[in-house]
Amino acid sequence: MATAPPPLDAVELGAYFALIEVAGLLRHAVEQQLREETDISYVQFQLLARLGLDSPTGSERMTDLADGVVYSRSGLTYQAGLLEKAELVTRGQSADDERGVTVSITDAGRAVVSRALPGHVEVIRDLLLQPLSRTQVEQLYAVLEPAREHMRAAPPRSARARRGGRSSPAAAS
Amino acid sequence: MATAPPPLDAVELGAYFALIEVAGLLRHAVEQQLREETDISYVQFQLLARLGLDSPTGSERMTDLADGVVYSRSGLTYQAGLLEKAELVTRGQSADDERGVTVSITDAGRAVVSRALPGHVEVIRDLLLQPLSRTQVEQLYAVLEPAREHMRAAPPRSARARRGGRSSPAAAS
DNA sequence: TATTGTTATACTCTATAACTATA
DNA sequence: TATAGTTATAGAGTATAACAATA
Repeated sequence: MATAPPPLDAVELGAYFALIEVAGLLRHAVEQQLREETDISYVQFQLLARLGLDSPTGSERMTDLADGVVYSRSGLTYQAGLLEKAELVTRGQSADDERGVTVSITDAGRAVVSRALPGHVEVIRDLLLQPLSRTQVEQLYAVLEPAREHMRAAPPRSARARRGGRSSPAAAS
Repeated sequence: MATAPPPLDAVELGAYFALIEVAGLLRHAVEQQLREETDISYVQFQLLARLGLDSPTGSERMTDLADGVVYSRSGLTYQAGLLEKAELVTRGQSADDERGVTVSITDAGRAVVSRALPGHVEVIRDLLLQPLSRTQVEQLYAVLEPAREHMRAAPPRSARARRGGRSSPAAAS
């Protein structure tokens, strides 16, 4: 072990703890809303929203679907299986890559998203956005965006058997 | 249902999604670090950190301990039970309130926190703080702090049998 | 009667590793 | 050999509701 890393100062620590707590409370509130108004979990909503709102075609490859939502491949398979059983998505072979699986949102899936969205938005507004000025919302986005990019790029230190992570075979105990 | 709420604009939506994703990735990374270097989970670390770092006495009442960390009382009882079994905390009757339970961190508990902290800090620095300027870290804190205060105050819309919440017994199917 | 905390139960989710099939 | 995805298994965590004891 090298020299002890310098501790975080009050602002750094405060930003970190506030981030974790705010995101946790927000997510918890949205989960509750989803439980009351729909039959899907937060993760499932995220996956459906990616397919239904982000993707122009309503379809995405399994691997591409996982980013930032599910942290293991088996977890994604599990969630996709639940969504398929509920007939909110379909799974089919990818066109170009025989190994690939393409997930597509169904009309029923879109309907669920549409039904959940108003309440979802309301929670976010009430809980997160309401006490913030427009400038603060913009700052929040401007600060978190580079952090997100950085985190997506950087493998979590211990590059496990994750996706493309096999950069430097050094390190690791 | 009233009129549909106006959808969120790109910045609001971006701030929300970035918040959830950044916090999720960060938490996931820290959980992994804790799993590799210690025997406690993230929630347990948070509880120990509150007792060992925040509280001047190293003790706190069960109810006060839960804020922003655990979202149900039974969840806290469960976690406190695990920590007690591992001899990282002790539980005893509160002095003033016979119903209360006071949780105190032990020397072993403090040792675990000390052991986990360097790696924990390193993850936060590498993953969250590194790509941000000092100003951005300050902005992040300045924006999230009022959001946290607001969320702590506001019951999650559907005031369940939570703490003081039993306002309107209407609604509910 | 309200609040503090615990217990029991059932369920969801996750991680790990082994496995198949294609590139 | 590496990658895409699935499966099986096992474990951790959570919510719910019923309960006991004190305020």
